[in-house]
Amino acid sequence: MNKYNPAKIEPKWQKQWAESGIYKDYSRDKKFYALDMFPYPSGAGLHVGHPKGYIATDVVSRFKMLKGYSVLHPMGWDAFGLPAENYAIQNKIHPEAAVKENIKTFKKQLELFGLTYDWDREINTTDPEYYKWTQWIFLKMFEKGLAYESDEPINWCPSCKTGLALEDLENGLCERCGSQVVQKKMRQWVLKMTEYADRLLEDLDSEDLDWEKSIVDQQKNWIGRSEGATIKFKIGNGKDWLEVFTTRLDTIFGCTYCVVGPEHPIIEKIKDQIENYKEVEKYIIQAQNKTDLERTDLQKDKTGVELKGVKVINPFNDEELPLFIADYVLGHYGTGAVMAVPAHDERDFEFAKKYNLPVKQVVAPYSLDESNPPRKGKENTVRRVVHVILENKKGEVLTLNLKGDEWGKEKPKTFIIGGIENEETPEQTALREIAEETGYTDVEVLRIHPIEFHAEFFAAHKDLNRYVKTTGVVCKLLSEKNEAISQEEEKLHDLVWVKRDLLSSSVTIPDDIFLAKAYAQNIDAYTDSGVLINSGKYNELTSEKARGEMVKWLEKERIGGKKVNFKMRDWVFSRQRYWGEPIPIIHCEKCGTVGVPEKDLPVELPKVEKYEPTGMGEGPLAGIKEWVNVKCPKCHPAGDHTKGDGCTAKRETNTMPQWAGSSWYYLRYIDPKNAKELVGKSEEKKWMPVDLYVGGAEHATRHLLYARFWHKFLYDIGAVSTKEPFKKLVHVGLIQGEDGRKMSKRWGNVINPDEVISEYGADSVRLYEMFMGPFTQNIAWSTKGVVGMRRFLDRIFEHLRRQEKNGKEWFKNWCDIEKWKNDKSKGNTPKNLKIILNKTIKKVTEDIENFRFNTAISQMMIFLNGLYKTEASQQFPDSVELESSLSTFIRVDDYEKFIILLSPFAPHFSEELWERLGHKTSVFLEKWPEPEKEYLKDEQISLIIQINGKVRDQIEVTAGVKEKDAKELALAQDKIVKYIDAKTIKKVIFVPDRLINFVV
RNA sequence: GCCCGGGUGGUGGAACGGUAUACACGAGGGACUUAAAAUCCCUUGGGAGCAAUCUCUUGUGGGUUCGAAUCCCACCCCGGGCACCA
Repeated sequence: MNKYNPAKIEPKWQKQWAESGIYKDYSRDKKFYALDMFPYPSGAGLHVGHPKGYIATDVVSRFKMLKGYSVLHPMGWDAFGLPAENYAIQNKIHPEAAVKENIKTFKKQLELFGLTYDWDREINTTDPEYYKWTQWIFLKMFEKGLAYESDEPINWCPSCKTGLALEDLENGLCERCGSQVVQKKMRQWVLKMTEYADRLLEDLDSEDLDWEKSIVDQQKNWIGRSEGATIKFKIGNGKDWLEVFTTRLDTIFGCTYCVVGPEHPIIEKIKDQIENYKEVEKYIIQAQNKTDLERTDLQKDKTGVELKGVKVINPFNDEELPLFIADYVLGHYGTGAVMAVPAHDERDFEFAKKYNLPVKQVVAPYSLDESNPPRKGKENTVRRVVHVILENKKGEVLTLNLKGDEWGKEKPKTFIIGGIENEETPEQTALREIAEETGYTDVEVLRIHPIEFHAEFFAAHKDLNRYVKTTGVVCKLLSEKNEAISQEEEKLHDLVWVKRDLLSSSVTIPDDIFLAKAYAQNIDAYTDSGVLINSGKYNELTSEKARGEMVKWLEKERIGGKKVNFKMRDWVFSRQRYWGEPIPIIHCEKCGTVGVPEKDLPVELPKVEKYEPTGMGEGPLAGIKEWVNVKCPKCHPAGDHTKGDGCTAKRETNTMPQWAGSSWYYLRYIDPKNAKELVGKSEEKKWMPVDLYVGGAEHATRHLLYARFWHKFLYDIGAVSTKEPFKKLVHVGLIQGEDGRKMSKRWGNVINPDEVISEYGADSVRLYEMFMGPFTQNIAWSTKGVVGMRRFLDRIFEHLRRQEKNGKEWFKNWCDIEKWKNDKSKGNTPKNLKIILNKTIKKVTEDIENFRFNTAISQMMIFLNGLYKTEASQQFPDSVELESSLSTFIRVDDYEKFIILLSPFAPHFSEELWERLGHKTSVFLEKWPEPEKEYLKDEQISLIIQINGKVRDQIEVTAGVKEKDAKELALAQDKIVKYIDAKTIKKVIFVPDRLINFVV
């Protein structure tokens, strides 16, 4: 009965907080909007991982309240979408009923944690009063031309029987059910997200955003902006042009062929000129039948067919080039056609190798940066060592084939030399001679451009201190003059490749090697920038400069120009399913596509018996005749367009995707009951932007992109006042099962929060989830860890209880805050404790602000340990002898500061202690303590004494000790005397209050 | 392949370029107890030594520095994202 009993304490405070509405003081000057990604109320309920983010925002919310902010901390439900519907179908209940049921469970579970949610602002995306505004936003987009119908092929999930957005795929599979997605042509609603691509990208770097780098990078990557140019190639002598997109205009002189994707319209256009049209047609059909996965499988060889009889002309040098059709070129990106430069593009290189097409190098590498001049006469760089030939002093030869990491006593027979010219070049001749000289019987010349080069280096013994430890011998690189080369020179030298390749090989080089020769082959395309060669008048320009000049020329000739492309695509916005917001559109025979008038919103989702997907292009809603058939609002502008005679019109039967409702929900919390506007102007101004947003990283390229897109649109139409919705974004690290796997029913490793809470209390769980490690990191759950947190709380409780029990009368005096306040000179918290306390205040404050909850908690533990240690030295007095005995005990107002520090993490517990300390009001109405500067520094510090940077001793000195005194003290230490001995001190480094280092 | 993170005791993890291993878990020993649980105290990176003490240690190899887990270069491994985006 003397123990801390959370089961008794926690529900009591939860009830009290709910009734008093203590979190809902929205009248303070400073505001803080803390937002959690609202959950999808699934049937499985919560596991202990879900609330981690909620606890963090709750800690910050309570902290901000104590700091004097009005805090908006709402919660709601994202309940539309496939999982809810699939769950409903599986369990044979209506989605609406299922959602209702699940929300109840979720809410009950969440309430156990004692979170500061204002449930008066609870929202639910499936509530018609909510989705009225989702539909309203869609209508506005429709009005502005941002929502349009399209017949482009889209990703179709045959199992979920619906179209999907690019963002809904995982490795080409349906993100929900894992089915293979197929391309299907069908009518779809699409949102023109690409129109916002530039702004979505730019604002990621704006000051309105304080996001984690990883999420920003992911989004940038997804948006995928690339700057390049379009070039028009003339097709044969005809009138047709082929337009290609490239980011590497500087490599245009290396273009040896062009490729179009199988979908490209040009094929139909120049059909007559294609001599092997049948073959081409066959290839197109084959490509269409491939799934996306097959097509993008990189392991697979590239395939393609040459369009015989068709040539395209490179406008820069008037070369006639062959044209191919190949499915490694994507129809939807750029212009759906590319200029192929095998020497400088890996894909083109691979294709060229397969079809034996010429490879022409036009960019020579320069080292590292532009300030290094290109190396004259060395256009063809060494890239990878293929063979190494080693000789020892006895003239014995070892050969090493680095491709296979094998040693042989004999020289390899074949040596490959590449080149595209028909005649052997002088370089190749030289190389051939070297190869033959070293014993190759078969020297093969391939029509692959990259050329081997030879490099020599001496291998010496272990006294030479650089390189190749892994291979068991120490080699030193020498220049042509047999002088050791510096690291800087080495960077300019081909040998750097030799060295690296040798280092990364796993073979052991014998010790007695005297001479080594390495033969390297450039086996890849060179894809970096460099200096132009073989490029006519553009020779010797850097890639960057050449691109500029070339674009200018293209523009002048009117055959191309600058072009920016994005990987991101428009948002496929319709789903052929039941459980989603109806798209508020009416198709009229006469007027075409008409938006539902605002006054008729919401278009309610009709209640139906059958909501299974049909698998056809229409949603299940199409089957509900009385809902689908309406009057056109344009033909019947005056009255109720759902009644009366006139033209025939039908409602749109597709619904919105699950991401629709979550794209703006944070705005509705601000003004949840507003029937006139999506959010009231003044309320919006008061609360936006969201100051802190916490949620899973899996939303980086979906929800967070969609929400930013919608927000920018709302900004453009004047509905919101900020450009960005979320100021600070932190992603929450997963809590894995105790086995280290993802928590899931499948693995049977799910930990239910209800059970853990009933065993150890909500505060223990809160503390543990914040303590387990860095917030953003994935960490496995350990119930043992919760036990540790409970012990921490128990110890605090025990400390107070012991004093209540033992102290009796004098404790009451001691607890009399007024008394101590009136007589400050009686302050008696021992100084060492005072210092720990103030350090703790400082650290906890900073750590909460920086999401370092784990170290905040460990600091509080350090404080508690200090408290125990200090007080343990003093027995509780039997008689009332305050003056002497109190000197080792903490003063109440100091102790209370600690309770306030603890309160955001363990609110129920702290509130209980607060009451026991005699307070009648909540701890959350207190002020967050400020550290007292004079107690932030230790009086005595231990000064580290180092000799040559190694710790040799430490001495206790008073803080702020001068260098001169420290030096004298240090040199007086026996150990130091011993170490320094007869040596002379060359230098002394003194870091105040930390260390003194003697260099001898 | 490309882009982000990471790699520190038996475990989760601490450490403005300045005592590596804070805090917690686990383990071992002790106290209390008839006993167990709970609680409290002590020990706990490796190696050597009776000991004082010495010595090694932050994925690997180099470098910069009086001094590196931390900064630079190269490599290896793990996690996440993207993936034929020209």
